[in-house]
Order: sequence, then structure tokens, then C-alpha cells
Amino acid sequence: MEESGVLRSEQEISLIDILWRQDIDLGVEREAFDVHFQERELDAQRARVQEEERKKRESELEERVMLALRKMDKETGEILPQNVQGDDSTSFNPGFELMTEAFLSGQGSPITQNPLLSALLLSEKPPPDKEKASIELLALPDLQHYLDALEAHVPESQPELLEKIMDNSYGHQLHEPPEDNTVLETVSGPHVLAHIHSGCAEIMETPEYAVSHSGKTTQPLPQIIPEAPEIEQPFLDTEDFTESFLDTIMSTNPPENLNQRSFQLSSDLNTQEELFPELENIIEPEHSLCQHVSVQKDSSGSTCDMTLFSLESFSEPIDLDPSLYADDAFITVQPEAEEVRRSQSDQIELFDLSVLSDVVDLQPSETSSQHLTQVGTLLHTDSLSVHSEDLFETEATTSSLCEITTSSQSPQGHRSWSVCRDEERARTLLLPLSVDDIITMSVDAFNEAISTYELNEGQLSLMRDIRRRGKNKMAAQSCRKRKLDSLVDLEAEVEELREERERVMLEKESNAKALRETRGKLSKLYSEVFSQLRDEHGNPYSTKEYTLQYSTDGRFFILPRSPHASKHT
DNA sequence: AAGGATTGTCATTTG
DNA sequence: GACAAATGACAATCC
Repeated sequence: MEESGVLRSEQEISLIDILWRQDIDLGVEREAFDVHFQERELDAQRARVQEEERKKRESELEERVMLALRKMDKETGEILPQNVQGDDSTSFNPGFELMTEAFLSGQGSPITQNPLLSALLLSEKPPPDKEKASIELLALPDLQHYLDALEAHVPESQPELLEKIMDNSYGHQLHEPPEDNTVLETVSGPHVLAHIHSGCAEIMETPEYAVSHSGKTTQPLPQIIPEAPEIEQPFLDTEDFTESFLDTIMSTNPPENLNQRSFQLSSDLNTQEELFPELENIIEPEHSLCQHVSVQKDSSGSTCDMTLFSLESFSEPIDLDPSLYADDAFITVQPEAEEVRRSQSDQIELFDLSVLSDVVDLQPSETSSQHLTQVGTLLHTDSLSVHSEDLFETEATTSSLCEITTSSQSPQGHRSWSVCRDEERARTLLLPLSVDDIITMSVDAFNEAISTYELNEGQLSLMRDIRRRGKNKMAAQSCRKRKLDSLVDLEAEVEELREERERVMLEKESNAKALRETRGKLSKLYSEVFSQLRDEHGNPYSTKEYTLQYSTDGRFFILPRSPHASKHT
């Protein structure tokens, strides 16, 4: 304990010395730091008492600082870059930006727990307006606490120094409060961080780091690490200090473990989706380093999600050592059912097609071959053992599959046998056109083809036979279909006529019944009228001798059944 | 094994 | 009259 305390004090003194060198241009006297150093221990004591309370507010502080440091497009939801140093918009890396956001969004994020990584990542976001942002940040409780402690030990005659310290500390230490509350660490600004960058950049510039850390970034990591701003040369040259300082900052994560550590991050979380949830929806596929392939089994419906990382986005050559890719960080298999693993061999075929379609869609250019090689190399190292040779057989596989599909359309196989026979003949005689083309092409095109190609008698005859048979085959099919349709239509017509006949018969019967009823009524009326008729003597007429008849003009007559017995009414 | 259904092919007819 | 399409007839194949 004492040794570490002494060591830390020495390191702090070194830091004060360096900060003093940096600020000497501002006219700050060395005594300011000395006075500060004498009372720093008291501040540390006071700060430890409040450490518990501070940790509770740590997440809130981090969140507010993040809000202050970034702006989010309200329409698109995209995080807008705020690169103050740089107007270099081309250096902005959305993938890395989002990755950073994703890392830092969680309370227990490994990045936030790692001071070095946190400083590295957050140093990308200096405020656009330092003065305004400083005022905003002063309202934050933790910052106010630091500044109160600082102000208590800084002579009132040096407000410029306080401002300077605030500017330097802004946006870096606020995200990750120091392990102890020494002002020394609080004032570690871009100068210190730049040194960290320079040290870590060397680590990250190795291909192994770039590949292993690549996750979903779209650029090699060395481009992500920003240039160190205004690095003082003496500072950078002090390698001993660098080492000790890094040890102090990253006591739990020494620089040599950075690669392993960053690799561990993705392995711990197991999936890239957990690491970069936003990335999947924002980065366009053609710019994305990863391809997500979902393999689904027809029978069980279970799926196997795979994330394939394309190497096309690397602007620099990368060592394709298979040992680097044989980790889950590169090809992550997430079976949703245990059967998926057991039936991997069945899925390989489906997987091939998915990969091929994705690859073809993504890379229609001449680089697709290289892309296939790289993807094939990646897949070859995976436990699924997808061979890269298969990836090159896109056309052959597709055509054979089409052939299988075509053949399977005929349940009885007769047509496929016929087609295969003509195709075999065409192959034997080396016909310049496919059977399908010979059959389906127009008459003019066929004649032109015959005249264009120099064909011998056998080829010419075969082409005509193929076309004739094919045409006749289609004609026979359509004819049979028409006949069948005609039969169906005739059957429907017969049924319709049968129904009409039934309807007419019913109507006829109904009409006959109505006629009988009318005749009955008429007979009854006739009898009633005839019975009321009387002759000049008041005697009724005999129905045997007379008959009652009426004309169309409404008059009616009593006529004798014999001609001489008629009498007009 | 017989028979129905389907399809391809040839010969002939039709437009 | 030539030609493509339509159709009848027959054979091969499958169920």
C-alpha cells in the first residue's frame, strides 16, 4: 500500500511537471502547482468520503455529458458528428461513432469501466462551443464538486489557470471520473490523452488488432484514432513516462493486453448485435463490413443466424491468417434450436445459396471474385467448413438447381426425358443454340440463326426437328387444354340447359293449372248468367236448345243451337 | 396384369 | 402454295 502510494505520488509529480510545462506559455507560475500539490492530499481524503455518493450519480453524469457532447438528428435519429478539430468530414467514421455510442450507452459497459478506452473514445468529441458547453457542464453536480475542490486550492489571482484547466479537462475526464479525486488526474486534458493515443495507436496499427477489433467498423482502426492535437515533443519522447502513466491509468488493463481486451469485449457479449445494436440498421449493406445471413431449416423452422464479415471495406491489405478468424467474433453462429447444430450439414447447402445471393447482390463488380475468395477463406475456417470452391460455382449450381426444379415440375418424368433427349442430341451435334431458344424464338430469328450459323445437314435437320417437335408439343398441350376447357364449358352448358328445361317444364305446368282454373271460373259464370236469362214469357232458356255467345265489342247473344231458334237480345 | 391418365410425336387438316 | 397452328391418332410411361 505504501509503495503504491509513493509510486502514485511520483507519477502525480511527473504529471504536474508536465502540465506546468504545458501551461508555462500562459504565464502560470510553478508555485501555483506546488501550492496545489501541498493541499491535494486533503482533497483526496475529502473526495474518498464522497466517493460512494459520486458513484451513484456517475451514470447520470455520464449520460448528461454524453447529451452535451453529441447532437442527435431528430428526424433520422442519427448521431451527428461534432469534430471540432476537424473540419475533415471525410475522416468521420459513422461506424466507429456508433460503435462508441453503443459501447458507452450501457452503465456497465466495458469501455466506461476502462479509463484508457473511455478516454480514447470520448476524446473524439470535443465541444463545438467550449465556453457555452463549460457553462452547461458547470451545472453538473460532479463537475461542480471537482471545480469546488479545485477552486479552493487555486489562488484567486489565477482564474485564467482555472479556465485553462476546465478547457483541458472538458469532455475527457468528465466521462470517466478519476479513480481518486486528485486534481492532477482531473486536469489531464488532450495533452495527456494525445499521448495515450500515440501509445495505443502503435498497438492498434497492427493488422491483428484491426481485424480482431473490426467488429462492424468500416475503416481500419488506425484511421479511427484521431491525430494527437498539439503534442509537445518532450512529452512524447518520454517513453518511461508513457509507460508509467499508462500503467497508472490502466492499472487493470495494461497496454499489451489492449488487443486481447478489446477482443474480449466482443467475445463476452457473444454477438455483434449486442455490441452494436444501432449499427445494423444504419450502415448500408454495401458499406458494411458484416453480412448477416439467416439460415432457416424448412422442416423444423429453426434458424441459424450468421454474421459474415467482408474484408472488402478494408482500405489496406490485411493479414488473412485463418487463426484470426476462427473466433466467434468473426463468424458468430447463433442457433435458436439445438437441432441446428446437429444438422449443420443440411444447412450448408442452404447457406451456400444465401451467401452466394448476398455476395452477388453486394458485389456485382469485378471484385466479386476477390470478395468470394475472402468470404470463402473466412468460411473455410469456420466450424461449418463451407468450402470456397463451392462459392465459385454460382452459375453451375444455379443452373443445375433450375434443371432439378424444371424436372421436378413433371411428376411422371416423361417430358423431362424428352427434353433431355433433344438436349443431348443438341449437345452431341454441338448446336449453337439451346433447345429452349430454338423452340421459343420467333420464325424470323430462327431463320436468321439458321442462315447465320454455318450448320451442316444434320445440325440443320436437328434444329428443325427440335423446333417442330417443340412447337407441336406446345401446340398439343394448348390443344388439349382447349379441349379440356371446351369440355368443361360444354358440361356447364349442358347443366345450364338442363336447368332451363326444368324451369320451362315447371312454368308449363303452372300455366296449365291456371288455364284450368280460368276455364272453371268461366264455366261457372256462364251457367250463372244463362240461368238468369228469360224469354218474352218469363220462362228460362233451355241450355239444350240455346247457347250464350258474346262478341268482342261487349255484346252477347242467345243463339238457338238449331239455326231457326236464334233470338237477339 | 389391366386399364386409365398423361404426355410426346407424327400425320393430317385448317386458317 | 407455303406455313404455322390445330387436331386426331398412336405410343410410351406412370400410377
